[in-house]
Amino acid sequence: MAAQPADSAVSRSAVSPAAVRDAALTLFAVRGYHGTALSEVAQDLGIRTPSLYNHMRGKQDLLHEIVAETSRQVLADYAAAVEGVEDVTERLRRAVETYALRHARHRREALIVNRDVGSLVEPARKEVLDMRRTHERAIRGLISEGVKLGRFHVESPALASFGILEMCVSIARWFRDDGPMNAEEVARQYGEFALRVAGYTPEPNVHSTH
Amino acid sequence: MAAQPADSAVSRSAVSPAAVRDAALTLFAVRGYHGTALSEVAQDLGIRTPSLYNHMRGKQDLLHEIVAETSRQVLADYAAAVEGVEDVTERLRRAVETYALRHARHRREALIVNRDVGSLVEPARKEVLDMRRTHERAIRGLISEGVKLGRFHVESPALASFGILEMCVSIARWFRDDGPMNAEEVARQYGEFALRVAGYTPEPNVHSTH
DNA sequence: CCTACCGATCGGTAGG
DNA sequence: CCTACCGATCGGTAGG
Repeated sequence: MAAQPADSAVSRSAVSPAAVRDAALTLFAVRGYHGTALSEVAQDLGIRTPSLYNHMRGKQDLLHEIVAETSRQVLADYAAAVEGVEDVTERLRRAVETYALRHARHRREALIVNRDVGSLVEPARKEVLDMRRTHERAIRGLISEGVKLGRFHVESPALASFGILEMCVSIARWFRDDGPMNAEEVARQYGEFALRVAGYTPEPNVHSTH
Repeated sequence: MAAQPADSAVSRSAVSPAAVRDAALTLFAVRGYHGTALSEVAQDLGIRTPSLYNHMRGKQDLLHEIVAETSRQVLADYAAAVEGVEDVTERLRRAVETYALRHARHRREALIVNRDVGSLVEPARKEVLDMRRTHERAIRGLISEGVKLGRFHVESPALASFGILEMCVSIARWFRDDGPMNAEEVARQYGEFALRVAGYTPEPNVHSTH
């Protein structure tokens, strides 16, 4: 008789802001922001649409939180990756590895950021694009620095940084946790790809390797 | 007095199926398929929404035409690019150059294919994904062949082909016709990036270059 | 090419 | 957490 959640999609009714965000994350990643109805988010949580508003401010706000938080983390990842590392080659390698790793570990967020950032209303859109631009310029700066030092060889550091970053983004499109390669291994190889694109050539063999 | 088009968005009322597709192309590329209303397409053409149906079968069909036609052209481009070319390095370079070139010259189509292919209903979706998979496997095959011949050096041809192709796709995100680099120049450099990712090492210098 | 109109669904609010 | 309900808008059709 009691109107309990019965046999809902999530079974237990411990709906929280985090649970709403997680359900939205999955649906936005698959169908896109405009392709997802809040009624679908509610259904996945086993509640009615209006009840969502106890846990969020609105659909747009949900997107904003996902995209802004992810973008902040990308910048934090970068800072942590290059901190205390002097060599420009290693700085680039680590920066790319951490970026690649994030796209394997947080696929849904990555897909949403790249697909739906344009659906954010101002000023949120501009804020996020600024963070992304800051990150791209950091990578580009590493490449430029390496070129000046004679460690890298590219005609256009901008072209190389665009290419490297988008290569990493694509990981979110195909990576599977149960696939043949784990996230760390993928990240390592993409770090290597980045050095190749940057035209890294190992130092001439002054001391033979064996 | 006559109810002529007046001062509509396109001025002249020569609306045709191609004009509708072109207007949709622009809007889908900017706002996404689900983010675009047919009323916006009509407005850009200076007509009312129902009049669109004289030139198209429906919104979904519009997306299908755009995505399927583009995917067919990608395969045709590839075939033409490698035809008659024997050397595997040159085959990869040309295949990537033509793919990159398409993403600079047909930015709207590329953005829509990559963002909205998931919004196609079956069986259209599967057909398009099959074409894309065929293309990816062709690129992967070139890399594998080069590895066998000792011309390329990668741990995973699949990882390399994913990275190379997505790098090219990203061109559609930033390329501008009035930018500092023209499409051919961008394509040439991405062709070079592809060889680098594939671990291409030029033949040892048997005949010195000068 | 239009006006008039359809049922469906959208995000969101009122008020418990 | 719910039911009841809102105005707006969606893609699409009827019938000129």
